[in-house]
Amino acid sequence: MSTAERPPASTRLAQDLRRSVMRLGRRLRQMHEENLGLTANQLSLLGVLVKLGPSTVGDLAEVEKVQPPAITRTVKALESLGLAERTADPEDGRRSVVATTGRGREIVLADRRRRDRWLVKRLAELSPEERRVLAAAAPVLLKLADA
Amino acid sequence: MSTAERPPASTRLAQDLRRSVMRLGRRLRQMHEENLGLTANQLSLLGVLVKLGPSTVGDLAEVEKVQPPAITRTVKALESLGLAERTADPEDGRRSVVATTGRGREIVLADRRRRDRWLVKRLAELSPEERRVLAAAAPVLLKLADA
DNA sequence: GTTAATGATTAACATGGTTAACGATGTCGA
DNA sequence: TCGACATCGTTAACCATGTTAATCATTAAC
Repeated sequence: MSTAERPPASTRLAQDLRRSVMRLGRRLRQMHEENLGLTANQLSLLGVLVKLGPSTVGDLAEVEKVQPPAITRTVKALESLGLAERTADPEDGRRSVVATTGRGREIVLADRRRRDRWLVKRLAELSPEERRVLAAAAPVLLKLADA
Repeated sequence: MSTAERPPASTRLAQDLRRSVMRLGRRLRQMHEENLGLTANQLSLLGVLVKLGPSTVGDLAEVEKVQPPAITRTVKALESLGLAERTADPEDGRRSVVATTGRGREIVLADRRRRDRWLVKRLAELSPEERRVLAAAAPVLLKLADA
């Protein structure tokens, strides 16, 4: 009967969910970092660029929850690899607009496909019922994340 | 009919799951990094120590998927904060055994409680059916991660 | 038109990862 | 038993990436 010894069901669910999401997330992230000549950071920023389209340094900093100098540096690296380009905003000369090149976009998509392939394989090893459970859970997880 | 335009269901599930798990995982991790005087790294290593009990540097390196010098450095930091202790292994003088102090353990538990509180609150905002879905999904996610 | 605010960059520093080299300890076969 | 080799951890040197503070260029405001 003591709440100290046996936590309430709501805490229990929270704990299980945290453990499982953190662990699978870590696994997917490792997959991410495994290859390509890029660092995780560069790949992540490139992914944001593909998703949002051309963006200012400030926008990117906000999305990546990082200070602007960190973006400046990573963009430079991407530029020197020929994966991104920087141009002055014609409407406001203070702003720098960053965009992916065609090769940058290709790399992001290839990486995503690679990770999906890994996950597809793991999913194929589950039972149909387990897959149904996951399909139902995915939107709920998104809702949680965006809450 | 074209697989290029409409991906097969298995890929679709993989994509949805990747997106949702990555996003919620990121959110939980941010929660993690938000406070306490510790860096995410230090907190993570301290967490491993609480989970595994006293461990050698090599063990920790393997668990954290990192090279030994990285562990040495973080352990030094934890030591100087009074959260971990290092002693020579009496059975093998080459090995260093690392253990948490009482305060180290307290910090890990407090951090975990904090993250659980956040998640419990978010979970309370869901419907009973959604919570059932998540409860069913948690073990499947673990299975995936450990595959 | 001068002054203030804003966006980005540069500079200087901290943290945490890597590999290479080394020192101390343990193991094993001649 | 003792010399060669293997193993564990640390140190050193380097790289990537975050931070804050200072600066430059541009825009906005009075």
